[in-house]
Amino acid sequence: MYTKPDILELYDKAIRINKSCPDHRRAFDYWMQHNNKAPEQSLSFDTETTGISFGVPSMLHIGNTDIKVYNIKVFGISLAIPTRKRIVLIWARLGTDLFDEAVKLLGICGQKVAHNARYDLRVCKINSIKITEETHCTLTAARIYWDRRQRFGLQPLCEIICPELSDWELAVKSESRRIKSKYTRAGYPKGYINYSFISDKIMAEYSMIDSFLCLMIHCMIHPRMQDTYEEVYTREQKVLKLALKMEQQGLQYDCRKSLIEERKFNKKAVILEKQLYKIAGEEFNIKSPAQVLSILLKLKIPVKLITADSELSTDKNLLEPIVDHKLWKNEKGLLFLETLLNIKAIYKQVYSYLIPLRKRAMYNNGKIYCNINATDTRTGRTAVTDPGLQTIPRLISRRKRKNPIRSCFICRPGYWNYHFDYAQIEMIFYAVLIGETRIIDAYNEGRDIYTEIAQFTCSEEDLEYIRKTLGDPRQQLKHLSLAVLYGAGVPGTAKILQMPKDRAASLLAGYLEACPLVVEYRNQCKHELYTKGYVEDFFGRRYHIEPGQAYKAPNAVVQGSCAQILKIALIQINEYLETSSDRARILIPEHDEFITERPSADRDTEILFCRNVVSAMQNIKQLTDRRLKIRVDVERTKTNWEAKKKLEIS
DNA sequence: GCGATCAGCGG
DNA sequence: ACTTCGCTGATCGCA
Repeated sequence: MYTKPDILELYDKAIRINKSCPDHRRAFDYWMQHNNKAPEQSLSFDTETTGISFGVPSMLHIGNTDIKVYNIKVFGISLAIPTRKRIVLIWARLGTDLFDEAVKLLGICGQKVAHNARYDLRVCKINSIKITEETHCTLTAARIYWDRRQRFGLQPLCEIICPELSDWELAVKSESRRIKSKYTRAGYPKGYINYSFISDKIMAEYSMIDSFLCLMIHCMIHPRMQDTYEEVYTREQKVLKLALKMEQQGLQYDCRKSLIEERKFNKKAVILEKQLYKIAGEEFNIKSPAQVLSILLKLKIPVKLITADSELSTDKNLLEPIVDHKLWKNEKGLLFLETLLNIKAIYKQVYSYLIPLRKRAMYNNGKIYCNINATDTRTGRTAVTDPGLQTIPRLISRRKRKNPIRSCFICRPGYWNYHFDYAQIEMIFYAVLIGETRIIDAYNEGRDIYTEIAQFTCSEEDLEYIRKTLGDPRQQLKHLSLAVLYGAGVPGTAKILQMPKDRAASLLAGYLEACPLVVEYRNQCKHELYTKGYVEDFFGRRYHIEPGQAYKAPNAVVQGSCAQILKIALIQINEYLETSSDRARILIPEHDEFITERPSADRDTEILFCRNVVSAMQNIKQLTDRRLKIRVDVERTKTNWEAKKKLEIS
């Protein structure tokens, strides 16, 4: 077991680096003034990596050979270790004794802190670096503490905490640019260069300050996390670990099927493109809004049809009604627009989803890995990136056909996938929040709440209008209800429902008159913002909002609360799975839904499994206390996500 | 490289 | 006087 004085001797070399750097001297000075707040047993670290995306082996073409590069490699670790008299900063590069010692240190003593711990922990796991004890995440803490900020990188946080250090990134950035251009000139491929090319002298300064700032943020926020936000923070800590676990599992993707679908789409696209060029009388770039606009003007479209907010636009929401209601009295023009919209829909499918997903899966034996950012949004929702799996289309727009992309996500051999979906969670939570019993009663009796809301807020005439002009009323009403309750005004309502402003105005007025509690809650939020500066939900999370933007408050509370509900559910499902003998796993969360997998088995154990997961999702104290039991829909499939079927478990 | 635009998702 | 919100990602066009 190392003790701190030993470590200082071991890192004698590292300390010398510190003393030669003016930035670090300033850091020391800063530290000396503030170190009384330091948690004695903590240590912050930062890993420097070669920047290859997680889970995606990349191909580098160098000379005549292709090299396949697997995963992220650590080439250096920096540490910031607080002692009673000073803070020790260390930079250790891969291959040195110092590096080995740093790795040992991470494996043995004290509490660890990292900025974006999920990333660093993932990197360490891939590189077989063991980290013992709890790892605190300053990104997570900062998200909770400064919830309305946009950016949480070290640089923006540094501006608040120690502005005197805020230019530490410049040297490494400019050096990186210099090296990049040098290698690019020499013909090396894009992505070949990374921070490991940068000299130790520059890298050390940069990386050590990173660790230092991370520790500073920790010292500043941690005490607050312990008293004000303890519940929220410990929840996030748990979710962080689960996100890490899910990231490493990956999802199964059917590359062959994907390729077949791509070819079908491409065939159609080629035909449509030819038609489009023929109508336009020339070839142009369909993907460029500017060029599309000039063609439309050439075809003499009435300018007012494509004007939004006094600017010309080729927005889909603008063009679609023109086609649907034949607003443009020009056969040729309508055919042009229709073809254009169809092509754009196909492009979206192919270039945004099918091709990128297949490429990823191909490099990984049919697996797709993604980043699950549990705390990266202002409201506490989880975001999935790289690839963004939460945005896979349900239907192909305009054609209203089932989407082939979802059918490319398949179950692992021998497993079934189960989708657990909270039914209408946000709206029913909102009803509980404001105490609207009519909606709660309808929900408890199993009725659809959006149609219910429509009935007591809209006049027959308005409903008829919506039905006639917009087709499927349910989806429209859902959209409208959410928009109105969260504060849409007359223009917003008119835009959503594509109706004249006077009709929107009367609709909106009727709506708010029928739901006085909505207005009441808005005012309550406003008052709270003016007196306290934030609104708080049932789960301990606070949302700081400018009083001038009070209209955002109800949305923040509802969206944030639902995110918290999902996180509580995630933790509870995981607790259940850990104690059960099922070899079941959670694959991915999707806003209001969990996708899980489980080995195929007889019906009895399957139903039991589903019931347990559902009750883990329903057993949320803050809701059961308010007599709300959220419905959970269960669907299952043994082939692909498109083919899932509803499963009755009650 | 970076912001704007336009597509998709969720409620 | 006025305002739904939150997110990702591909592409364009400008600097």
